[in-house]
Amino acid sequence: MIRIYDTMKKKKVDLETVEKKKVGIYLCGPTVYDYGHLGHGRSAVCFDLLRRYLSYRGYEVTFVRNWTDIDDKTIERAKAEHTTVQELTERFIRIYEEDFEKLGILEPDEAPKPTEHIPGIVSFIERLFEREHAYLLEDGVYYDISTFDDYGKLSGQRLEDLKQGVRVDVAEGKRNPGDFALWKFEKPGEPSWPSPWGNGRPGWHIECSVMSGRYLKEEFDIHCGGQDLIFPHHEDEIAQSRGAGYRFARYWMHNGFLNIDNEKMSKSLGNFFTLRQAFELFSPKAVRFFLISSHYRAPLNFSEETLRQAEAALQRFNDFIGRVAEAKQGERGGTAETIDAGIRRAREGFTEGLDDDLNVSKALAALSDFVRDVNVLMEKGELGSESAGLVIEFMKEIDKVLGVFSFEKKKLDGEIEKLIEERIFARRKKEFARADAIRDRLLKMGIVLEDTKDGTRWKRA
RNA sequence: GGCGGCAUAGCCAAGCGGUAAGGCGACGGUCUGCAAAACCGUUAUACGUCGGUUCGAGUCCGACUGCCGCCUCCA
Repeated sequence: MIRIYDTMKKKKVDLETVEKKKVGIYLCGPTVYDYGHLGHGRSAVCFDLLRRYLSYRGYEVTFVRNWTDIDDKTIERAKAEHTTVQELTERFIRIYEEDFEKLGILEPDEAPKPTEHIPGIVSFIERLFEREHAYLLEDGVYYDISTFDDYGKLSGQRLEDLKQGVRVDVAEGKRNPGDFALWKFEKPGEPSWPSPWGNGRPGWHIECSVMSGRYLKEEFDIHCGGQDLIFPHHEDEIAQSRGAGYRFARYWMHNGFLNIDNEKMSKSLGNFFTLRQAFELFSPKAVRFFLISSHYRAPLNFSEETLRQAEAALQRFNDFIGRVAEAKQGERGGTAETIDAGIRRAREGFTEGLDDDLNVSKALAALSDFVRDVNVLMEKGELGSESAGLVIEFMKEIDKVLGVFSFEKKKLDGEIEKLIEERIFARRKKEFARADAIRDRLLKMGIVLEDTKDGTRWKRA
């Protein structure tokens, strides 16, 4: 049984999907007006892990992640850059897609944008009018949160408390300070679409209610996003969708923040590292491993040190895979039975960990034990090629979920190959000074050599 | 002010009432021409502090302290 932490219930619950062995997931994606930073990467990676894991466990997954392409930010930025909102958002969507691909994030089944769902948004608001949740003001259409009994349930906010917390100027005539815009009337120079109430654009929250309903079922399984979206965004989505008479999401999952110096990484604090900056310092797979290797709900502190640790830990797995791959090529016999039990145990530990609300630490501990055991076998020369093949298959199986390992070794270019051979020759003649010089030279070229009893092995630094 | 989260070794981190997983780093060892990798060993009488419950508590309860987040756009 897979257990997940449900923000609504504030505890771990058994995952019971609407339809057996099928799961519909909606993830609130980024607003596309600027480069994505590691925090966006974390959210995307966390729920990519969820999606991959559920699919590994036999679920047929429908995964929807939106791009928010119309809001104050995109409008402002487009203005500042003297371009259109559409040009700007399309440009950044492409950038996000590239970055996400590097992070090993699988493409969503649907990646909807609110600007392409205006008719659906308009009819959704009409429905809210019919059900007397919406009202009209001078600058837009608003949702009356006092008409929805469960308002505040997700975030644990009470209506009365919210009144005190209000720090923004509220529009004239709002019935409750927490009422939010469903539709904002046109301002000069801003993109707008027609509606029964006047030209304008959708409010922020409405897009997710509409698009999740469009691409998933009326009641779907898991709604995900960053913790900062719990209030007001997700609270408001619930109010809209339930208000409109839909059952909406069964479970709510939220990822913790990526911190830098123990503070939330965010655009407004200006303390962010873009994904691209991170990729200049570390390989995308190392970044993914870093983002994955700590529990998704816990805060994760970014620093060069923590990234380096992740890189080293990943290196150990990749070195392992490289060595096993060589053993697979070898002639060594032996039965595969010996390794079967180990693989089974590792798989059990791995799934037991991830079943428990994606406890990656537990899963990786099982994998670490497995790696050590197989290393011991190899050390003793007891890993047959058939067994090695099974180990590789198992690591590939695991990697369908983790998406971090490297199985392909890129070919060496001729010059490097020649240097390696030259060094082997020098070592045979016991010309160690020359051999060491060549090794240093190769190291500077990014090639690390390891002399083993079976010969010299190379890998990339 | 309201709501919520977190505090475990040098660092990251699991643990969910039965006597401290795993990883990174460091040190010692085996192996090696030397390294590297791998393996073995060492690295928390102790889980923010103080009380309480219990035969027994990082693990439950209370108080306190310190961090962080949400309450406003935000993954």
